[in-house]
Amino acid sequence: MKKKIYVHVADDHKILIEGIIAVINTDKDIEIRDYSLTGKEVVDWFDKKGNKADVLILDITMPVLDGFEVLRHFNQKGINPKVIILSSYDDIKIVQEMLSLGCKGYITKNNAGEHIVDAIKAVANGEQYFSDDIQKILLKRFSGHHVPTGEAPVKSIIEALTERELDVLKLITKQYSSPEIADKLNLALSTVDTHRKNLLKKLKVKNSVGLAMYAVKNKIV
Amino acid sequence: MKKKIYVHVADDHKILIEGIIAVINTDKDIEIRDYSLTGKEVVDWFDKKGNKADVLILDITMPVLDGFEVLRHFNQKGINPKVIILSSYDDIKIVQEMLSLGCKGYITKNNAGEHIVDAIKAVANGEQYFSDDIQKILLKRFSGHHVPTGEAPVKSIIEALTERELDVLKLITKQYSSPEIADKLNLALSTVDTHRKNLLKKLKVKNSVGLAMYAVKNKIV
DNA sequence: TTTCTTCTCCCTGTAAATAGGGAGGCTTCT
DNA sequence: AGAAGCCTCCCTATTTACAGGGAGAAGAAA
Repeated sequence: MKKKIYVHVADDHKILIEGIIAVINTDKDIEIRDYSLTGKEVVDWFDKKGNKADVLILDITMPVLDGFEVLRHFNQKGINPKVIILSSYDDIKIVQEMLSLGCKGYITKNNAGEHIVDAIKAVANGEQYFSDDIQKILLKRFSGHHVPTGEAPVKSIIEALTERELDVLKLITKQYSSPEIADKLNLALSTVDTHRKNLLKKLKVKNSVGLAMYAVKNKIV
Repeated sequence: MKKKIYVHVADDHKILIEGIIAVINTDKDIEIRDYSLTGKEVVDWFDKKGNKADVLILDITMPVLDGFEVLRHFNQKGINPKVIILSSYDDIKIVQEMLSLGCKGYITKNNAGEHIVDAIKAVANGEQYFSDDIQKILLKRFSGHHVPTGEAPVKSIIEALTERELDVLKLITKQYSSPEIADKLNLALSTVDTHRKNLLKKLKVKNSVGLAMYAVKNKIV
């Protein structure tokens, strides 16, 4: 007799959680242990003694703490449930960032119903799991390589933004001009301009609008 | 004996639809007739002879046609199911736009589970229905007024964007500069500048970044 | 120690965006 | 016949943004 797989679900839309539970409950090998509506609830739940789950279904967009921050917290604390990201985003950068943070699976909400049970069983078994569309965009980048099924960590390709660049980017999305940003951060205008230039280069966008769109899509704001 | 309320659900995330069905099926007076995954499916379904629903649960973000366009289509064709918007967005402008397009209810995904059955019954009964958070932001604008329960249409406060302004806005979000936009639309640069000025004024934003953020938040792009 | 990254600031330009104004032609509604 | 809204284009002017380059200081890593 197989041991049950215990699952924790985190998403800020309760109705989506209800849907997931409805789907998962059709399988006898899997049991929902509990759910969280914010990132903070997730980390609190796992911090609490006695609370354990084999697999964590994790949304990215959540109040208080988002999915990224939840994983960073786990990495710091040495907690490592097998995490499956369940997100609307199919941006390659987000996927890679999540992989580098240690997630074991990534499925999009578009076809979650078909994949979620398989995904849970796969990652519970030590494998990785990606939904079709995610596999596609991953293969586009790593053409020639195959998706590792073991513990081989996929290294992030994107150049991470520095703290200062993030500071500037956030203020740009708040519609501040460079002189205003310089003022707010106590920097010379030339410094802000430098950060702007580096942001444009790193994110491969044409102008401030591109920066703003990137920030929105990647939930930096 | 009461007549059953027939409901059609439209959302691009199937798992969310499954959740809604699970919740609604707890109520004996309501029956899900069918569901759609895109805006086009919705209008096709209602166009098909014999297909009728009393209430339509409608998401805003959907491929092919979004929620706005679905309602515009209904208005043109003279089809008028009672529409409840189910969305993540609690932007006052979106709510007002939807109201001016004739929707009868608006609930956010955050607390859909608690509200959706009540909402369906209310609008099926000819009333309007808004979830708590939506009521709050509506009252902020219409302080002193009460939410009408009859057929009194709430007039949109926002100045709607014109077709041309939308054209320009969309190209701005694609990171085109004004000269490039002028070229693409076969306009003089001065004309594009005029549209830009009017956009900034209408949307009350400071710069192009503000325009882009508005477009993203309001799902114009 | 050397190397690398980050952060800081500077220079010289050109291109673009913003702010204010006006104005003529066009439809649509009253 | 007005009035109103939209689309188009023009003027002047200032402020920002973008592009390319260099460079010094501090800290971390190899």
